[in-house]
Amino acid sequence: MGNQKLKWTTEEEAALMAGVAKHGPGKWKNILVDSEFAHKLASRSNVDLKDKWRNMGANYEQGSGDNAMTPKGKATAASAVRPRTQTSSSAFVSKDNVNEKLSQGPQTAKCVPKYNAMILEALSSIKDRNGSDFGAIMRFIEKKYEVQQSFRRLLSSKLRRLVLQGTLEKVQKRYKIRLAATGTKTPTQKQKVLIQRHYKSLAEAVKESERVSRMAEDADALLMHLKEGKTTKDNTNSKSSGVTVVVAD
DNA sequence: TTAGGGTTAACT
DNA sequence: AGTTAACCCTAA
Repeated sequence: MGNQKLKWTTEEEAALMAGVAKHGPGKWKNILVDSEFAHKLASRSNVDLKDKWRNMGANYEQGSGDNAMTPKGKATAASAVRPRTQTSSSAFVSKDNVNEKLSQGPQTAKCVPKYNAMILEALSSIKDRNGSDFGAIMRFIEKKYEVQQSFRRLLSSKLRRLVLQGTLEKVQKRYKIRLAATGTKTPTQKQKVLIQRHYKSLAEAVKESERVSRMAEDADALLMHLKEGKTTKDNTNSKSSGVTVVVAD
């Protein structure tokens, strides 16, 4: 009777990510005690943090559309992601080596970080004064790891959610996440609003529950178009539900 | 305290 | 029905 599922808020997610960025993964108790996060994670236990972090790292599963039969049941992120020849272009220098911990030393298939860790790694590595953006983060990860198409989709999907919710920006104010590249034209801030608006209109237009998953597809396609005139061929199916968006304000 | 396996509530 | 996400259990 008293066991209700307490869903994580974006503030909590942001606090957790920030905590991991600062103390490193596995230091749940430290994060919980850190006065910087204590308040926001007041209703969570160290075990909760561990579980949440694990969930946010979502292993790649489902083998739809892929040629090789996917050993369902025990496929891990390592199945879809493989470390690239370490060219460690880390221009990133931190006092502690928390960043190192995120990308676990010797790159054995087993040590490939999950997407949440990859994103944090990208955030701390990209030292663009203009801030990092969706594409930059994706590029960073794809450059460092050999990402399979299937995982790429999951990754972009998860990243997009974090960006749209503004979670990443809450992690650290120094992380200025933008949805599009520094195009001389494309108004980045407006795009964000636009896409959020896009989500909203779709949510209201259709009132079923399966269209939610479709919204991601649409927003994805939309994002690609706004990002650059030409789409980065991501093939696959993007069943556009015929939504027209005008870039204006 | 943490990591990892296991369970169950809640989605789609 | 299949998949997530929040929670629980326990060895080390």
